[in-house]
Amino acid sequence: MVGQRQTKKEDLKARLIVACTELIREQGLKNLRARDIAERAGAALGGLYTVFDDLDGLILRVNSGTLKQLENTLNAAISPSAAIEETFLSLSLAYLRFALSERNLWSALFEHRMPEGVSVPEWHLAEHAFLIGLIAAPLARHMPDASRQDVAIRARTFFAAVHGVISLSLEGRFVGITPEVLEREITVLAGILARSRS
Amino acid sequence: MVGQRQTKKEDLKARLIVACTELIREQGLKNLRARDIAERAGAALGGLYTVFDDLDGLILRVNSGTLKQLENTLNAAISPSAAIEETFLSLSLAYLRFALSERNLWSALFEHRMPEGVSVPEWHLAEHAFLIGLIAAPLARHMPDASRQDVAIRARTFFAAVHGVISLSLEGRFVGITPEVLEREITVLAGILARSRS
DNA sequence: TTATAAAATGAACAACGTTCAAAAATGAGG
DNA sequence: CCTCATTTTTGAACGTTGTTCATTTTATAA
Repeated sequence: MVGQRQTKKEDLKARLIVACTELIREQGLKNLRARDIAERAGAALGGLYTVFDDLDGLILRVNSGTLKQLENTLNAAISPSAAIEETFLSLSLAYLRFALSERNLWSALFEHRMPEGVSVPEWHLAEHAFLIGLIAAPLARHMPDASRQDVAIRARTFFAAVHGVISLSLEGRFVGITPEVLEREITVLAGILARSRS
Repeated sequence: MVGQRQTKKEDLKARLIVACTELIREQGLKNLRARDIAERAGAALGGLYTVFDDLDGLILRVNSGTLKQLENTLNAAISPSAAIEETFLSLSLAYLRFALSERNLWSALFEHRMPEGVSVPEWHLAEHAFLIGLIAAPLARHMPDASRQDVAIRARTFFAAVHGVISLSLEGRFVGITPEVLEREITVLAGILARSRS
């Protein structure tokens, strides 16, 4: 008998992740409170700390879920045989639309900071790898003489470039631009990167 | 007689800005405490709130100073008559080096978030404009048929792209790359953007 | 059923940003 | 130079955080 103990604990964990995800989605990472999470999960405040080390641990799990969602969205947006221009464009626009439709969850991916000294755990860093992989696949055909690692680095650079444009826009720094113009700029940038030869 | 009153108040304000700047530089925005700022400025805790509405107001002033520093650095890095490739490369590398040498102050520029609802004041948004201007000047020569506004938007896109690469790297998301590789990637990206035609 | 171990609870704690009644400093009138 | 109304400075106190822990409740095995 595996027992009711573990079952309840896993259930609590799941409820906390759901509650935390919903609260971040609705109110953003900055307005997240441990007490709100516990209340929405139907648990006592202390219960959170029987399942996670601290709030950061819970947030990391929420971000894991968001990354998985993003992975599914991006995978659905491309076809493996497409030309690099089409793939970059599809990926960029799908990324933009994901960011727009899940703004707070997407923001949490990049706004969240670990406390002083402690760094993001390895298992969570690894969850970002698929982003690189999606770009590296078509890019490798464009860089036949480059090592696998160099392609990965360049893929990271291209992702970061597109991400930077979206991120700076949605953060509301500088003067804002309309979604239509943002989509146009992303389209232009994706084209420039796809056609680039260094 | 303008009085000792206003003088002391301005002095307090200046000391608070200096103290806050130093603390952010040394410990980062996340570890900033109102009590630490007041102590280092040689003031009482409450004094901070006689000069600024809240911590955010003070942080905005610190970020203003950082932006001015950045502006001076970037202006010194370029010559107005240079070709676009050279200008983009100089700007990008100067930006990278500024970010590396004043990491915490630079991070504070983009990590800082206003509280729920309130948005960054207009006067502070305007302080970012020089970044666009620096890029727009050489870019305009490359986009002779584009309107002034379209050039500004494209300049913003290019800045955001380079910023994204630097930002994602220094944040320590994904697996880290060495400063040398980062410099190489920035160089490549600056070249791609300078030679681009949409 | 009972005894032992585990888990859930929420009051309590420390640390934070912010406020405000009280104290100190300032400047004009005598 | 003294006086006292006004302004500024002060830091104790407040409300709200994340986190802990003694206590209570629950689950399991004998």
